[in-house]
Amino acid sequence: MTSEGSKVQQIQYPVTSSRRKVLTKRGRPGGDDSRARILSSAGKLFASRGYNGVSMRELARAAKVNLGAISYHFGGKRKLYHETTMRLIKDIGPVFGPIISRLCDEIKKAAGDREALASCFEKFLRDMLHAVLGKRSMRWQMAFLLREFHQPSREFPIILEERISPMHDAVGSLVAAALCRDPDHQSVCLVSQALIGQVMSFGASRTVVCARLGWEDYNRERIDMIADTLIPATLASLGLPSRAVDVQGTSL
Amino acid sequence: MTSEGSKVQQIQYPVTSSRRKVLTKRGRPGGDDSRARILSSAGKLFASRGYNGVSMRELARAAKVNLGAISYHFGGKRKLYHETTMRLIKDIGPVFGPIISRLCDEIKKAAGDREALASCFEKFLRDMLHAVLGKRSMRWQMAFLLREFHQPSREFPIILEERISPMHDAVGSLVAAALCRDPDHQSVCLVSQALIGQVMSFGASRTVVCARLGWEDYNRERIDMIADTLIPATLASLGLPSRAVDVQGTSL
DNA sequence: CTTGATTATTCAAACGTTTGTACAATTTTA
DNA sequence: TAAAATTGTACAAACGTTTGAATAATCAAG
Repeated sequence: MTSEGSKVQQIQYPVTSSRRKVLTKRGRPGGDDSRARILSSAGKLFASRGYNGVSMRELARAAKVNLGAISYHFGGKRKLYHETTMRLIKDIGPVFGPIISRLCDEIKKAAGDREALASCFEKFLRDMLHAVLGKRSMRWQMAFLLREFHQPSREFPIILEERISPMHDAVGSLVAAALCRDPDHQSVCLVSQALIGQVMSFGASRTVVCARLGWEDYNRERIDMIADTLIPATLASLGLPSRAVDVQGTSL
Repeated sequence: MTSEGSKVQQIQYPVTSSRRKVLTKRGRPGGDDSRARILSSAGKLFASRGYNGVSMRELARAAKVNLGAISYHFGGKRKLYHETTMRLIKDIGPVFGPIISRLCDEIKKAAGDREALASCFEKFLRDMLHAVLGKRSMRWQMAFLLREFHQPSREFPIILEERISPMHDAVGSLVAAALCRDPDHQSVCLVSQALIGQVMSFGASRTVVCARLGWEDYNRERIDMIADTLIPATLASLGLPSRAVDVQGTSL
């Protein structure tokens, strides 16, 4: 209730979005370290249990900081969530960025050559699967993303614009090239969604997939197995030529 | 606790799982009606905001019952969630059941005829898309399912066994027939997951898809459009013959 | 057809706990 | 000493749950 009691003194919380002056390093140890620990714990906890499923005390315990430290560094739970989202966007940039730009580059170079198109799509799909399913550091990020997909918060539009749309656009231009259609055509958008959704679904349904295959979790070989299964299928669905993969004969 | 004070009188809460005697209708107005209203509101609210995101007061307000009535009828929030899950399983049975059994029937009848196989898969996929994306009555059920996928609760195993596995098995037998492989082969399971994931992803990413296509929401024609786009692609990915169907639907 | 006891349901008011936030006091470093 | 960071405590609000009284439908007895 804004608490304007007798005491006029007002604690000035650091503006969360402003970059702190890195030159002056004073105060108790921890400092940026505490801040980073909080951010890291918040990511994992929010990802796995959602905003309402995590309390600040739990958060403080996980990050091994005092309860008050969270509000000190971030200005409240909601703002911590915002900062977590921002860090997520920064974190997945270096992962998705190169994959996307390589895809775009190779599409240009392919210039209609369907063999080349198939080859660059194959690389793209395999990279994506490893990035989304494999990297342990990406584990909570993917869970966070999936949660935002299905229950968009205030910061969803930012994620959409910064990370989802570029991915969709890149896949869209590939699909358009493969199907020889206008990139803005609805069917191109729908097929792109289907392709991306396929990959994401292996992340979202990790529990189900592992349960049905008797796996404990994904690992490098298993993700390659998923890729080897998915690549011929998706190439066929785009009408692109499929190199005979040694695992199984493709269709027929 | 357990409150055995001076008063011996003990309120006998109805055992939630026991079927109530429908013949006797006693008490103040409401009765079964209140119970149903609570269950219905709980489904929608839990689906959209999750267990922790919904308070009992909010639930009571939505269902237009007194706060205490929820604990009276269900014995607590957690048990209400359990009952909601059970109702969900009952509710989606009549939707998925026929689709699954028709698919299994037609696979048997097809007996290796790839044209017939393609035809029954086409029907299956279109039915699924309409069921998952279209039916307004299924809206919260799908959201609930997706949430359980991505953040499994105590009742997830029940959902898995009762509703997910049968669906996977059915799709698996179709994929096995299309690819001429053993139904238990890993690749069959993976392709099945990809197919189901594709459909589910259009539910999970409803926000994204609609945002990118400028749609307000899905409707009958748009779902048919999705089906018309997905069917040729997935038929090709399974190596099944695709009747040349451009934009025109195959709706009867 | 009236009774009076019985039962099922509703309701308002608490219960004790946990929540997010606020803040003064304290400790640490420049 | 001054700034930065940490700590412990306090608090109002909201949480899930419990309770006892009030109410309405039902049934057995007269």
